[in-house]
Amino acid sequence: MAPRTEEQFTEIRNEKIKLIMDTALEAFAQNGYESTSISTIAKAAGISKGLMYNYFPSKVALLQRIIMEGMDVFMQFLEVKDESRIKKEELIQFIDGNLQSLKESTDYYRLYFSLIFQPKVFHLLGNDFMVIFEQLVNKFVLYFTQQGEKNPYGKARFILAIFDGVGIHYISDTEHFPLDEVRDMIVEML
Amino acid sequence: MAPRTEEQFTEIRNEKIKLIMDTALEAFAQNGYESTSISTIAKAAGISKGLMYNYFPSKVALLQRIIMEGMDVFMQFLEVKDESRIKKEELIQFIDGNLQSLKESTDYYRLYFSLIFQPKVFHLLGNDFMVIFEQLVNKFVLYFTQQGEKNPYGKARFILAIFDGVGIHYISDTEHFPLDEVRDMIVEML
Amino acid sequence: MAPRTEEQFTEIRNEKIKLIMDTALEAFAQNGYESTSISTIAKAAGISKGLMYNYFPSKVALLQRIIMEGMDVFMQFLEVKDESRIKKEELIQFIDGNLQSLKESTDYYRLYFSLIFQPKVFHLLGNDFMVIFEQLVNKFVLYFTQQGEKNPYGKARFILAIFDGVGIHYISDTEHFPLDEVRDMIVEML
Amino acid sequence: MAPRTEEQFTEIRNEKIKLIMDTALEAFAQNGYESTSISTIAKAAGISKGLMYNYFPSKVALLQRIIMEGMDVFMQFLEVKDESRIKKEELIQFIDGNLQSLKESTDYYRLYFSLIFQPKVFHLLGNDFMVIFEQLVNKFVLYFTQQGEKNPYGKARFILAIFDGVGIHYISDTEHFPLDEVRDMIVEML
DNA sequence: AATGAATGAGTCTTCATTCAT
DNA sequence: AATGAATGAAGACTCATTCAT
Repeated sequence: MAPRTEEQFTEIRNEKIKLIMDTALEAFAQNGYESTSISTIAKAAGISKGLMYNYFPSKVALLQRIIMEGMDVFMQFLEVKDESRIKKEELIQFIDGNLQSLKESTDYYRLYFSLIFQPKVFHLLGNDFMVIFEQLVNKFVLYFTQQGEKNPYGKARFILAIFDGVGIHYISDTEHFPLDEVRDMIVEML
Repeated sequence: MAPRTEEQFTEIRNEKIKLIMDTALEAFAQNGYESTSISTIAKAAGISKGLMYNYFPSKVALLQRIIMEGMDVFMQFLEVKDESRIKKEELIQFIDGNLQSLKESTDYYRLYFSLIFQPKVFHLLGNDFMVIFEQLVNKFVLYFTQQGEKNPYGKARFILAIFDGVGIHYISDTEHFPLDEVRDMIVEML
Repeated sequence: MAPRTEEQFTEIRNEKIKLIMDTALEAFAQNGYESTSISTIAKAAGISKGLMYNYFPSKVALLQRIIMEGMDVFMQFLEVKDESRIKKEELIQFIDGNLQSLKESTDYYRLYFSLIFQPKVFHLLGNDFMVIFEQLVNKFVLYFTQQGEKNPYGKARFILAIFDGVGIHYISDTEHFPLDEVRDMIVEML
Repeated sequence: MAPRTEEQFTEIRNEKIKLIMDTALEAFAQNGYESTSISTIAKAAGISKGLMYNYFPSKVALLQRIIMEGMDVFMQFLEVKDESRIKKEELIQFIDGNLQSLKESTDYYRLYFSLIFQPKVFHLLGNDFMVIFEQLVNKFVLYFTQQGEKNPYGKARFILAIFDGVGIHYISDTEHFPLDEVRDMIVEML
């Protein structure tokens, strides 16, 4: 057989990396980061422990990578055409995009929420959250200012808090939580 | 010399139990339950590891006790005069009571939220949560029904989700989160 | 009430000591020496841990005392009228006495046997065993020499080995082991 | 470099397992199961504590494996050609085989005897002992029935008790116990 | 790229013993 | 004579990480 090309190797690497990350995400979400061992992940992914360390320098690095890539997806819904002017439709799109990914990536959100309350672990993830979060706040402040809201900052923070609240309730009780109806209630508040 | 009286022993016990629980709550809240070792707690409390086990049969039993005693406090705000008829003032009192204890017992809420997403740990806490939560939902459903809301269940779940959202945002960013203004916005929604 | 006399105090002490020893013997026999904690014994005896140390300087001292007092009882059956001449009846009495105490003090024998194979623990008990055992051997050697047995020492050791074998089988399977029939078989061998 | 082949791994594993089991057997026999720590075994075997758990899931599992593999050896001497007819030579072979392995595997027998009297530990070993023991009893009962003995069951139990008695006496005093002469005395009883 | 044997620090937990009262 | 709170060393076990192959 002809030797594999550089691209093929890269592809294999990327596939393995994705496999490991997906497996780890599920395990972390189900049992918690601390309670999930590298062994467990390796076994579930069908690879050896050693290979894990070939792709990720440490357990926490694996976690970081997972969280960060999830953030990137999240970021997509945040983009607006005109930075100085935000339209209601864009916010609605943002909301719907998020709720959609909430439905599709429950594990990710569960992991995310389970980490957010552990300052020590959370800190390891860097301050990317802060930056993103601030951008978000700013956008909503801008929007509510445009709308003539008397307390745009307060309302912005309120809406974002509502978002997370809805997220954790949906995750904790996926079966019963009336996500679609709640979505409409949020939209009404804009 | 005569041995200590039963009361003396009881007093010693109660003091130590309180000391341990307070210390543990803080540590659990700061670093997470899994990441906090018994050693750490003992050191912080200024006692030996062994003494912990004199008062709590296990690490998880300590956690349970902490959570459950916190729940008892929480339950107070849930009481209403007439179970079949809920007044707006009562709900507002409930909200204010909760926000107040949120301000005062930040550590407790942080711990509470950090556990909710760790199914394995959470399960150990029994289903008391479920029961309390259902009672809460029912109360809000009843209230919104009285108010003639068209979707009382949806609104009830929404409000409760908002509660938790506000809680986690306040905890995560105590300094900046405009809790009092947000409180008014919640009350407006009733 | 008049103050207790010296004798009364001594009596109380002796009763407590007996209580502790009986309780400990049962526990040691049932669960093994290592697996039985001082706490367990104290609780079972209805006294405090501290009091235990009032009567016995250590756990192993308690064990030693139990074993030694049991040995004293055992020694009784060993006495013969004329040290230079041993009668068959005396040996039979010895055998019957032992089998009788085997039936009555199963716990003691169980403990005894459980210790005999742990050189480290066994050593703590001193060499009293050795002394007693040698006396026993000598007596049987003498007897079999009188009987004109061609290998008195071998036979003596054999008989004593048989004793222990019967003991452990009886203890291990009290229900089914035909102790009385076996007793006759031993006597026949004399 | 290429990873080791599966055979290489298997070989390493088997060697280590044997090393651990041999070391553990000696330690258990000398100091008793409870009194022997995993640390001690690891140190004696020249490996780390962690490695033990790579091969044995628990301390008790290690014990079980040691006992069970010893049982397999023991079982060999139990086989007879014709299950319905047992010849004296076969019994003698059984006896000699056992006495031989008693001489060679003193540690194993010491461990075995030390466990028999610790109900809690013994229970963990399952009831394989019971099954084997019953088979043994049955064989001797059959033999003595063939011989026209008036009380075959009693005699069978007696002989087996003698076996254990001889075993423990030989183990407890290997130097002086006249095993070969005693062997002849047992054979005479058949 | 891949394996899993090996390590050792760290975890929860137990328990004999001490000691103030 | 009596209590049980307090200690600390030790035990079984886990697991992230390293490394020879």
